[in-house]
Amino acid sequence: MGRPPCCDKVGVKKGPWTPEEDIILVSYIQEHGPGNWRSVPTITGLLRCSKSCRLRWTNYLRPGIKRGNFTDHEEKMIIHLQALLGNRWAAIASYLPQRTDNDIKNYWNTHLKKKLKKLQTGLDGHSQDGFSSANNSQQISKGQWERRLQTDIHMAKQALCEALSLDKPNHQDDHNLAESKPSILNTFQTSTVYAQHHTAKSCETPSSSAYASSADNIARLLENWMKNSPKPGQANRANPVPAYPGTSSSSEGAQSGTTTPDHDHQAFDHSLFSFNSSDGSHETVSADETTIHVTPETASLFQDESKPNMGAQVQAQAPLTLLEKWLLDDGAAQGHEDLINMSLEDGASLF
DNA sequence: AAATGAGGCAACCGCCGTGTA
DNA sequence: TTACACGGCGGTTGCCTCATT
Repeated sequence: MGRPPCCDKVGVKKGPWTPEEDIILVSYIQEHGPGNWRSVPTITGLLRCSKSCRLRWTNYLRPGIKRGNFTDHEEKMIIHLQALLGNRWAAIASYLPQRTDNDIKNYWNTHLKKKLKKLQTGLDGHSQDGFSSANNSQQISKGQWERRLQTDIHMAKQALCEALSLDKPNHQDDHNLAESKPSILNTFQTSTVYAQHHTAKSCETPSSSAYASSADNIARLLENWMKNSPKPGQANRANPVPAYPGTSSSSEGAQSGTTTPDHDHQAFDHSLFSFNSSDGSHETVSADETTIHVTPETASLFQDESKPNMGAQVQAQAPLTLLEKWLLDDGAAQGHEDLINMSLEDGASLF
């Protein structure tokens, strides 16, 4: 019964990845595409758990990943989304396709938490980091918080009504949602240049840990790889990932290898926050100077909410359109800066 | 220059939902 | 139907680097 184990727990290597291991993993993915992770250690001979391979790929080796240097706008988006979604890093990351959930989580824990705490305690009274002054936002936040509370109640009611009268079939939506997960995965063209470059790079590197912590290494490494890759869509067509047996088709499983090539390409080509749903329709929410195209997939994040104790649990169960409305209303009523300021206040209130 | 502490980040752990035999 | 493995996700840990003393 059941499946065979993904990998033998005995003899599994842990700790930082070496350049050699990265080469092996990337080479495998170039050839086979991501997915079917349980077979990766077996086929490649890597002494790593399949899970570890997947993590290494999705969090580090995957092309298109932007590392470090969070822009002011990204920062604000994270704060805003965290206030809306709680610690749902994967959901937040779906709005920042160049960032991994792990990266966002780390950035939140190491930078933003402190920043917000500072702002909350009023130690950081002036906008030295791009945020408005705490005093100012406190004044604004009073009314905004009240307004948001009302919105929350309204949304909770609405969500409850919808939940109790679930006549509308959601299955189709769910199916679409699974396919519309934004992804930055785009290319798996074999590139021996990459391997050569990577090997050369690894020779310069004093230690594996230094290698692993060097974003620059990976950036250069992947830059070369990307340079030698064809159009992402083409590459993926050559490696139809969903064809792999055992590839998850769950609604959350489309992060790297289970999206369609076309969609991947679109997602990658679009600037931040611009995603198309599988049926081509999308809704647009203006936030700050950027436009967000909200997909139904995001809605599922709310509708499928089951975990308790989330910061925005009430919101999480509300239909996305309400959230969009809220965002729009706020943006229109207070201006974009205020919207961000409110998020800051909201976020700070969580601590 | 050496010791110590703090911060940052990659990777691991464990839980959960889903798929498979 | 059931048991079990996979994949995804969030929380946490531990190592490395940098700043301070």
